[in-house]
Amino acid sequence: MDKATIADVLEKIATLLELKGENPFKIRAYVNAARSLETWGGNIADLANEETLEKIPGIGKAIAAKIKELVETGSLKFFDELKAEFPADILELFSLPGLGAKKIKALHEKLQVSNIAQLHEACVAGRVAELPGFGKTTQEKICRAIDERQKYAGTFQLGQIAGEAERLQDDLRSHPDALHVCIAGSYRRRKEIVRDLDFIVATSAPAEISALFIQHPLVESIIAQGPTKSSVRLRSGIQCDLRVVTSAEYPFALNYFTGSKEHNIEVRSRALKRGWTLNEYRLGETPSDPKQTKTPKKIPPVREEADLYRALDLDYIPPELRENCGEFEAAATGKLPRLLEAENLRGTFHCHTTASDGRNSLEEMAAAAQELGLQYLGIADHSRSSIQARGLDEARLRVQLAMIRKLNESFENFRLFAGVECDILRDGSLDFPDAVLAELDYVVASVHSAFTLSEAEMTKRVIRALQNPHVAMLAHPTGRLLLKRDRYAIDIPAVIEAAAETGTWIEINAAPKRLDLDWRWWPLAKEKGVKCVINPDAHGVERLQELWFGVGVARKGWLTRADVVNCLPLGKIQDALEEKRRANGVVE
DNA sequence: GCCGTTTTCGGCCCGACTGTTTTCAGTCG
Repeated sequence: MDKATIADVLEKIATLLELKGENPFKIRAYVNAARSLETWGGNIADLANEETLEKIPGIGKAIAAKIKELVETGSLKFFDELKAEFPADILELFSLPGLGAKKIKALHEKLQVSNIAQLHEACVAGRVAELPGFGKTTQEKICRAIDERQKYAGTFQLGQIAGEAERLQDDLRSHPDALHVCIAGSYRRRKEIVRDLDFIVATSAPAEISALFIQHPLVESIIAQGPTKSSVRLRSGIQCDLRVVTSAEYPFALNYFTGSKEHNIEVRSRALKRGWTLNEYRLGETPSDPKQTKTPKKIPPVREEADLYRALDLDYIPPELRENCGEFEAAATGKLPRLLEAENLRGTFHCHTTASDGRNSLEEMAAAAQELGLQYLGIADHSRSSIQARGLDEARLRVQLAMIRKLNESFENFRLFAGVECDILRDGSLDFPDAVLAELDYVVASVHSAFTLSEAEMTKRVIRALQNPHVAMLAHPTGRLLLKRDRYAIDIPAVIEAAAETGTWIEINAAPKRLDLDWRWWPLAKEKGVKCVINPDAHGVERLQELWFGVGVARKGWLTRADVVNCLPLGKIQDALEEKRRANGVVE
């Protein structure tokens, strides 16, 4: 039983208690406990220890006992009894926008609706509109939501919507009345999955900005429209909200809507401790409380976000770190890292060409990398076992190697490195013999087959590959495809440990569908001394730009320039590439 | 149900929009 499963049970308990009409603060306690558990970095084995559990913020005696029961017995009596009070699939109704616990309760009690199919029937028959508190409009809205549910699954990879987001932002910025424009929310925090986009605009002409927004050519439909807030759906299907504020309100709105929710709660609570109240518009004095003995601190002027953090005795916290995963402690003690910037990258290593399944030639990839300002580019086409990707055999690999050596003679201040993305076979051996790997500048190892091994087998398989002195880096360590395919079972802390011991780099695969290794693991990897390499896994020249998404992941993982090897300049990267082989005595 | 540099009791973030009513409840972020 893992953290995510337990957190999911706690969430479901909260939802079911809501349906029962329980005390809202009790409900929130379960939600908070679930959130807290998700971000907690401790040992899974400790989940059966009540004392350790109670040290996790938001988890007290009652919930700790429930988690313990769940871990030890695999089930929870309280949860089972609660579930038995409602139809099995009632929770799916919560996925429809506009429906919350109160409405679902009414639908269930008055119309015996207990799933989406029955709700659809009731709407078509016109019975929903007759309920008190409901009406024709609500009924139509529910019908529409059910229809759109298939089309808009509701979640998007960051890379799927970045183009639309940036275009809309550019167009808002070019309006003469827009003083400041920013996309806040999970987009600004560079979460790998986003549900919506939140635009914040400072302006003295709110009506003009709102009009530009809802009439924008990217807008497919208008969801809501008011003087300060509008919501639309863009062509991609993503919901997009606009908030218009004054210049004075802007830093507060930007901060509030950037989140995360957990981060905001802590920001607000720090304001409260200083006798202030913080909302999305201003920092103000708490209305005088007769019991209040101390006079609150004077409120300093806040003109930008950094001023707000300074007022709360914190260093400026970059948006990517705002997940309430330790950023407050670090910001209060001057220990926030100076995060990696996109401009720090000097090259990258995992790219494909037409030799395997890429769409551009060696020359074209090299030219595109130089245009991006990179000093070097590593070519790593697939190895022979990746039949589906036209993987290279030894002969074709040697032809490519010769071409790269020749091309390098034509470059000034730029270099191609000759590598291979070598399959890690089922037993952990590599797809080429060491003698072949030794001819290359470097080797990227990755899993492309037998995804269904047990966690123990998969972990052993990958660790064996890391122990090969020619393997410089491990690519996409979990094999996940976001919103499409789950990661395979693998013990990531064990892999990190092995990477540290063998001096193997771990990749952040920057392709938006992967973003693997996930940002949540990087603080651990960094602590163990594992170096990161950010690779686009580009199968075409335009995909080199996706390095930008990888930088976002690295920043979310608290990584600095020193943690990411491809920040090294051309003069130093070759040494770094050879280090592992040297340490193992396979090169001079 | 959780929590405490005011507190072991009495708080718990709070504002905008929609739809249904006629002053507000429900939902959302």
